[in-house]
Amino acid sequence: MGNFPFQRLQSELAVLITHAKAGERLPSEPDLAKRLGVSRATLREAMRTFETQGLIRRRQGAGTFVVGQVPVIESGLEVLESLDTMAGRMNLDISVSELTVSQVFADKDHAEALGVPLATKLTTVQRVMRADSRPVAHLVDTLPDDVLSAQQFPDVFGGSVLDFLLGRGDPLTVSRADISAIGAPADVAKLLEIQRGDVLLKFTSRLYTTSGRVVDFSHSYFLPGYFHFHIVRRVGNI
Amino acid sequence: MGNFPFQRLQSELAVLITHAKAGERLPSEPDLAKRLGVSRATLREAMRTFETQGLIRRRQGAGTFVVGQVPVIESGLEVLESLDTMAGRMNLDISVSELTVSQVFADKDHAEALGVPLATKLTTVQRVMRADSRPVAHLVDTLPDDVLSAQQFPDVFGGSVLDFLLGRGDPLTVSRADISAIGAPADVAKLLEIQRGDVLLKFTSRLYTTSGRVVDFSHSYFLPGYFHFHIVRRVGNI
DNA sequence: TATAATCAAGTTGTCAGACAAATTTTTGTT
DNA sequence: AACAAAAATTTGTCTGACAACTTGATTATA
Repeated sequence: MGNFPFQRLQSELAVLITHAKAGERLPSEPDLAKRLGVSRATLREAMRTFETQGLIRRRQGAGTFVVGQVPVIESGLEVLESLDTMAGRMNLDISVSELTVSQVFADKDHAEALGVPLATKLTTVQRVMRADSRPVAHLVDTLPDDVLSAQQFPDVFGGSVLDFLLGRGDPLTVSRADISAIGAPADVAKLLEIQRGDVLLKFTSRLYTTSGRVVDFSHSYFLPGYFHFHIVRRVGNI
Repeated sequence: MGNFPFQRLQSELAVLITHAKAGERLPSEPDLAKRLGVSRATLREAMRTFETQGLIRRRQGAGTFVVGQVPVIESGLEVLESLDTMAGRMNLDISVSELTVSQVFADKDHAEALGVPLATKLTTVQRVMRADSRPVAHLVDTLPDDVLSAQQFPDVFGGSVLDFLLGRGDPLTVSRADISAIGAPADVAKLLEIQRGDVLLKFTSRLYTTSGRVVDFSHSYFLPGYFHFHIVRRVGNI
């Protein structure tokens, strides 16, 4: 699955770049291409992806330089991954509780978000994620019934709708997340064992397929302090 | 400033992609290259940037397809821009008040964040951003004195430290922002004319130069509802 | 007729080599 | 030592080619 030369190239370059000091110059393109066994054109395409991510900077006539100290490559919000995966990297022991799968019918908000008619049959998956038995997040996913029906819900559920859809081979591409902060509503507060009005970080996300269809509309509530969400922002004019 | 053919190409492609329906196929690479007046190699480099951003998907032998409905290209957090610029796009009339520039000495947090010794001379720039005369954000930037000193502080200040540094030609590259939610501390609450403990969205950012130096460590507090921060997250395995 | 195999055209992936443009280093001259 | 010119280096772009893959039409076969 995937383009062998390009992907290998990309990870080899990633190693090279992350192991370089800030401001260090990379070998010239002809050198690198020969050393990595690809043509300069292919190398340049891979380089362009790192430039897009703001990790390197190229100057005609001078060379290619590593932009400093973005310590962990792509461990931020740029890449969509499940809390499971995230927690794994943070050495957190995470578990799922209060799992509820139910069938509902689309209200105005959900119909609009999912691009379906009002009162369309939907499936909601609610659960509380716990770290060391303390609630740290409440996740509510809503999917069209033909994407995931309450009946066909998997017997073993790791807690991640994303992982389930990916494992099934769904052609997912991107998720668009709106980031906000809110005071905990009563129901969420109860689930997270906090006071109503306590501060929560909230993501409202739409998950898209290749064809542009929204297959998952979700509200995620996070207790501040347990997760560190960060993002690398590129300065506009480079 | 920049690479003429490539940048022009990129914005022309952006128009093409954002105006295409979800799942639509783009013209073939030879066609596009001829139409846009560049070689296929250059075109492919530009395409790769959009692929990196998850906006298009390419399938060997089949074609290049637009991934659906990421309505506004790059208006999210991926690109660092000032609130001014942001507000401009949202047709918000924004103004600055309570502007305070002061000289301080680095405490432990700031020394660590900026990578300078303890008690180094620093400059802090605080201000409140208002939309329609209502406070909507409180920004606190801290910079080493040699980057920006209180003395040389510009007479006319638009409210954006970023815009100032960029206008001066500083080689900025990326900013790393940590995203969290907090209850308003007393001092921030007073400035934003809200109650202590009211919910705020907070960004803690480090702004890097080409050489990897941190030139700005900032805390930004946003009143929920006035700004819509969003981010496009790419599914990991594509 | 229905189904399977084959073929042809089109498209992306990669390559080699070349030259232009910008920068850096070296060399020559005063 | 200081400055100017030339050479070498490096990224930016172009051209043309072929390989690998997908898709749809065509042909052969049961």
